[in-house]
Amino acid sequence: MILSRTSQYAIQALIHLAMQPPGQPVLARSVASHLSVPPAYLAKTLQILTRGGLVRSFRGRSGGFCLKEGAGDTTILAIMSMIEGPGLTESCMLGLKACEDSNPCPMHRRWKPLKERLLHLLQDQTLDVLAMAVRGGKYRIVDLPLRLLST
Amino acid sequence: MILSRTSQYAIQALIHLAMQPPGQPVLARSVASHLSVPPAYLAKTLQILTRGGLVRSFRGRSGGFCLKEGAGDTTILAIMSMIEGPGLTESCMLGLKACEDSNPCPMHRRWKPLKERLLHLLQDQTLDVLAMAVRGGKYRIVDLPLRLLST
DNA sequence: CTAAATTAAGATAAGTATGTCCTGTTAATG
DNA sequence: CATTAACAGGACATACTTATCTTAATTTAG
Repeated sequence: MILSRTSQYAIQALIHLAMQPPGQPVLARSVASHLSVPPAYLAKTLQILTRGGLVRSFRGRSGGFCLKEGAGDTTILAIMSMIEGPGLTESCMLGLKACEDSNPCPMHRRWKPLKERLLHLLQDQTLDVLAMAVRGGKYRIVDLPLRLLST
Repeated sequence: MILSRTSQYAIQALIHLAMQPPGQPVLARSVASHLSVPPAYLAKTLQILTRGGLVRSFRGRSGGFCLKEGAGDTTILAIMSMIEGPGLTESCMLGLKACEDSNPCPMHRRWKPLKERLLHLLQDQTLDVLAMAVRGGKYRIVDLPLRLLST
């Protein structure tokens, strides 16, 4: 609901890449099977992330994808914007274009602070932070425990 | 983003109906023009609300739509569920089906309390509350001030 | 150099949300 | 009773998201 499915795939894939030892490209197909998402579609999504500069791709035999150097700082919000475009920051719950403090919809006063918290959260969580959490073993980016997944 | 466009239309229409003097059915066409939304599409949405029991429809000449008696208690969350189905209550930000306290995704701990606040907000705001706010004149359900709209 | 493996990119398909149109049914009015 | 005006419902159209497939370009390995 907050994030489109494509954004969710993208974030999961990026966290997965962020968890890999550097210099070891991972196949699109391999990422997809770890995450249990459609391989061909994930490949497209990885292309977007590559064009967006978050990922480096290597073509040809023994190719694959790596998180780009320095991309660990990327926030969830930035990824969302790359996939879905901006717009979250200026969203009225009732869909009014002109909803603002001086011309509010009836949900504005209650929604605004919550929206700001949400934005802070999305700007707070970076790939490094999330990858670290998953590395720690207490959090997952797949529904099943990793040990049950086929390589 | 949180609400689908259809849900937004529905809520705007319901607030509009809640602001009307009782016993005076309003034409679908009239609601649509007040809200500046597609008339034929809004008519469909009003049908859903009628089947869902939030609205009473009157057919034939001098027909139209009224908010059903007692429907002023309806929450935004209930309207959302009627239009989009449930699902918000069980949403993982990364899209994991099995994300829960004992099997969390790396955003779970930060997202959960925010999601609960959001749910409370959506359960807090009823049609009566919102209609009252708009009646007061400080809040709007349309982008432009009402006096600039054609009847 | 050739073959194999991989990403890039475009075309296409399927599904869902949004939007329009037409016909049937219902009710008020003269 | 006939006409008119409105909702109900289904069919259809459009746009966007999600997903798949095929071909070209690229790189490695032999």
